[in-house]
Amino acid sequence: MDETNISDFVAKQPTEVKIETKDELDTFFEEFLEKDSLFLDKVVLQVKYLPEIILHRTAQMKQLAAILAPALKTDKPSNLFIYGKTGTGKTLCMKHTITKMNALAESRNIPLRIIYLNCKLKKVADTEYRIIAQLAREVGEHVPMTGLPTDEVYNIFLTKLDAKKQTIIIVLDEIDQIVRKSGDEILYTLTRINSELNQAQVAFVGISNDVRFIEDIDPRVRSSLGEEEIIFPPYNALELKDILAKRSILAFKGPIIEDGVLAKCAAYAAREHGDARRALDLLRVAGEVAERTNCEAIAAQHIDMAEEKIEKSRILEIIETQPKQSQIVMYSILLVLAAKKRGEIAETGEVFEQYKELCKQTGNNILTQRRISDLISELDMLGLINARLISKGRYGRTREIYITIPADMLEKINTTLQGELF
DNA sequence: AGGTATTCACATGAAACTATTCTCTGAGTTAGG
DNA sequence: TAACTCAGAGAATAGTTTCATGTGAATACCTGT
Repeated sequence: MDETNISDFVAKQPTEVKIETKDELDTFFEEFLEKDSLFLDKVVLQVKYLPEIILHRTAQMKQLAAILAPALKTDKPSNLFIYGKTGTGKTLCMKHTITKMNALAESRNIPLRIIYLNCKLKKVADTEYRIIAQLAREVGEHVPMTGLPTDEVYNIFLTKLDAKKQTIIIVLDEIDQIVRKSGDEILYTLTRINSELNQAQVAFVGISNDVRFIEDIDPRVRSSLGEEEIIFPPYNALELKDILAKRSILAFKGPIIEDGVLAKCAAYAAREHGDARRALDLLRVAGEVAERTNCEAIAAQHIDMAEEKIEKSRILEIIETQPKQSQIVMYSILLVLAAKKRGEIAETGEVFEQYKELCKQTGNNILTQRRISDLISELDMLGLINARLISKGRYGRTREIYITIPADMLEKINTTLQGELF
């Protein structure tokens, strides 16, 4: 759905080549070696690639630089909040700025550190403790992953920070994730950090996908954290096309992209809130598909195929990585729906009954309906199912559950789940 | 007919509990001097 | 005596359970006409 790296997953998929005999295998490899790759440098199309020039984000870059620049003169810059949907270049611009500023600080010997933390990273920075621990590690203190009280780690961090006169900018990417998970206490703790420091000073940059996020945090935090804000609007189709064009020059060997392909790719991605990452993924997978089918150029049809492929592997990957209980619930939903006619929906109660049955069969323990309710909403969030809350008046309230996964895909999901469960 | 009250089948929230993972500590044990 | 082992104790976290409360609208039940 969001940051899970679909790109890598798609790349790992085996090639769809049927190999019957050893001779064919030999020739296949030989042909493979002889065949020229369409790609010059695939990395350019991946998320982690940091381009030298960031297109269509000049205004934001200027703002960002203007706000953070005082740090270079050892003043405390304003705290900053950055909003924007996924794939609008927030992280990219931020990282770019960080690299530049850190380099400058190093060469001029300015006591400035910028620490970047992605709060979404599991096991690294997704709870209050982990964030503070990670910060402490960034400034060079060893702290255990667990075993210490949170405020002790906080004190360790604080002492180390204050040891010398310096400016620290802490960038918290996807800050809305922790707040949703463990409340806004961390933010409060962090914002009052300055009042406990004598020598050092700290500024914060929060990056969030969710614009409404700021509305439901503690007002005290809101005012101190949101001194400045920058908004990253989605790219429109034209801008996306520019970006794709620029990167495809570096990524592919020669002009192998047919007319209109980039436009189509951009249009697809623009349709989904202008996500540049998606556009790049699409182009890369399209390239892979074209290569695999021995095409010399990337045509519009490859984009369609790429989209389908990305979607398929995304769904399968999500399902495979779900915890067991979640898988059981998913399978129950599929079973309930399979027992019905097309177009009909399942309800929470039915799914729960089926779920209990399934647990007995597979020897798993049965969770409460309360929990199943949550699991169902989680599956909904993941986009595996659609669940709509409806009231049937006298006959209660429930979730209408249905799926939008195409039928040919369903087959595969079923077997996957069966394999996982039995 | 129009208005109010019920009622169903869950949803949603908060708090408490459980199992697991990890560290640190200090008692007891061991091996070498 | 120093080094080592190993069982607590304390802490964080994910995943659940328990208990309590909320909810939207189709029906049932009134009410006065």
